[in-house]
Amino acid sequence: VTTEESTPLDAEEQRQWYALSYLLTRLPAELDAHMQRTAGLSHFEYQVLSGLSVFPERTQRMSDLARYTASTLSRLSNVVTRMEKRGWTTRRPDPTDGRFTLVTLTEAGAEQVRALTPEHVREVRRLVIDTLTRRQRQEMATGAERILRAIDPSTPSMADCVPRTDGRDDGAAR
Amino acid sequence: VTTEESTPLDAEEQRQWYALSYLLTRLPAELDAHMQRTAGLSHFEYQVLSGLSVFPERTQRMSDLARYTASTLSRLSNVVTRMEKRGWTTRRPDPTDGRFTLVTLTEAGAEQVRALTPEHVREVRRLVIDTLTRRQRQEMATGAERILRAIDPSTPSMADCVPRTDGRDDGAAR
DNA sequence: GAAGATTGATCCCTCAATCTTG
DNA sequence: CAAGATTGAGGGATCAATCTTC
Repeated sequence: VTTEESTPLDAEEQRQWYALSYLLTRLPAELDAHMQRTAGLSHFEYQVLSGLSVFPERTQRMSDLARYTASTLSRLSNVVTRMEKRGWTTRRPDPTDGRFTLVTLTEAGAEQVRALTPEHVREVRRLVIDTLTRRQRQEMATGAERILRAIDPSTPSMADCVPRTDGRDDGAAR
Repeated sequence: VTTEESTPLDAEEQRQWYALSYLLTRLPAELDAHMQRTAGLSHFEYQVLSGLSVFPERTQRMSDLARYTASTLSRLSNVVTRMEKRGWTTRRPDPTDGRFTLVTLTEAGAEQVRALTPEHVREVRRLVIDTLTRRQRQEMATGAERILRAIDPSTPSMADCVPRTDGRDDGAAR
């Protein structure tokens, strides 16, 4: 490591960063492979379907859904196009403002989510939830939020991010 | 969120999982975009170069390097081919066992790593290291190791994962 | 003109053969 | 025939235009 204006990581910091960095590669790969094997879907596709299913009317604007899934509009647009062909989503312009596009999860799409969710939750439990103590989960969630806020200061607290399915509180862009 | 044989996540677990899941998407995207902007390289390509630089003789077997970078042989082989064309790596069969392939970082490759590392470390500090307290980093690293071991029980402790560079320490951070 | 959304070109990753060595 | 490594085909992601609506 050469020096310039950034202090190199010491041995401890390096170990910590390495552990996290390794997780960043392995866990998504594992979730994706599992979803691929059990459902023939990418993990991201599942996230889109599952995300839509929790919103009122199972409907959301493309741009809000992109934020919610930590994705880009371009990537999302491609995925939604594919899912439309499978009959799981429909698209229409937002009647209140034609610049927005509303995506809706069809009944067939909702059925798909219902079929896939139990197995996915089981996997998340096995790898993450049941592997950590409650306190460890809290620590990791807090740390994650801090890092996310370093990436983007406008990141909302996760407390606001699990959308209410009652009433209509779609205010939950994440 | 239907039930079958897996218990659905409660609200708290869901928030915690959501925070981690969001991090899994955003942080790699950020590191990759940053490396792309500042160096025209993917974060993974940097990891490969940087990984090689810490091994004795700047040399490692393909299969070991694949494990070290949490990658697959196929993906690594493609990347190494690209980097060979840029003059940053060379390949040759392992003289002690012809089934293995040894990759070596050239001097030009090492120079590239030295040029890129300070800026990368600065970014890792900004997003992760300096954002968390020492205790938080420890908690996250421990949690990460636990999850990694749930994915693959043979995952070694991170204490073993920062290679000893006996003799020459150009100790890269990754 | 700005923001949402889509499309197309390019690049890279994944997966399934395939080849080689011991 | 096991395991390491490579290649080619197909699919998906990224980025830079482009189009539309307000």
